[in-house]
Amino acid sequence: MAEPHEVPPGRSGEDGDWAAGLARVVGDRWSILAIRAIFRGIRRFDDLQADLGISRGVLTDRLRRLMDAGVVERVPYQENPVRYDYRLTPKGLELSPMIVALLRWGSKWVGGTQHGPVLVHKQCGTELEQGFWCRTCRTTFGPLGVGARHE
Amino acid sequence: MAEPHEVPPGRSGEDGDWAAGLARVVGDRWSILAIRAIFRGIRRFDDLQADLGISRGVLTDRLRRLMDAGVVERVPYQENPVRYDYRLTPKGLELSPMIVALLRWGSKWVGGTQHGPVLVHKQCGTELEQGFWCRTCRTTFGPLGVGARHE
DNA sequence: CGAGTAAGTCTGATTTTAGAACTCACTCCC
DNA sequence: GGGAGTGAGTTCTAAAATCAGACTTACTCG
Repeated sequence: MAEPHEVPPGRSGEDGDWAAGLARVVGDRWSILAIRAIFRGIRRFDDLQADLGISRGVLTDRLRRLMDAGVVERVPYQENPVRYDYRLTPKGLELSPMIVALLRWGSKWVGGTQHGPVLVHKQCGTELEQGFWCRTCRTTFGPLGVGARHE
Repeated sequence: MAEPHEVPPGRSGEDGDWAAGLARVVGDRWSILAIRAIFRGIRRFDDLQADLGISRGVLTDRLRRLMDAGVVERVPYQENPVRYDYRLTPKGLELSPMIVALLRWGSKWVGGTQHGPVLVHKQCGTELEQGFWCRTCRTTFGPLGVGARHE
């Protein structure tokens, strides 16, 4: 196994706030799972609770945090009493590469041979590939081609 | 904001083990951060501890879990007393699309204007793009082009 | 010998989490 | 109009995870 890219030391310094921000979103067992569920089209509190098998209190808290983080939003679909749909904001939707990467990794490495939905290109049904792309070289490449630069 | 793809209901069913497997890796505040640190080339216990600002006990535990999960491995770099380097296994290295996605998302949405290392194509230094690729259509596409199929 | 280094372990105090039951504000059906 | 049902929470207690920091072990170096 080759070296991953060497990032010039780049002390994590005031990386703390960044990490804290991310922690809101990926820092616990449920948040990503919740995002994934919403991403899959599950939109209501009770459905989320049932699908995830999470306790109601924790779900309430997680959704609130995700809303605070601007990743999820809640839109009323009826008044009297008010009932909500949870959806991803643009910011949340942009997490999809991460979720997709996770899903693909999970289906490759976790949980036996058979598994889960295969992600495909909607237009043609071909299983999608995910990779890095360089617009200068007009080429795709894998993890080992990744480097870093400080700005 | 458009609908994300609708995955045919696809009950999460015995999704539990899958989730449990993933939870080992992304299910807490520290694991991804630790993987990212190792990915960046930080290899030793004390360095990881200092870089992450994590308590030693938790780091011990997280590294052990990641090793159990087969994502990280420990290779002695000296005997007497034995001292270790932590590294990503192939399985761990394949998490990089996920980490990269997260990093990119983080630098776009979290923590102000200025931020962090920019990820680039090592060969030419161009900032990389990450996307989905369809080998049939020979085209790249974004989150909204993603669908799902059950096998 | 004394100081330093690396990789942990141990400890008690704090913080989170989980789970189940309960509340509130309605609607639907006979 | 009374009972059952639904959706979205809140409240409670117990159990688990986290923290910072001191301590341990096994060396090496000057």
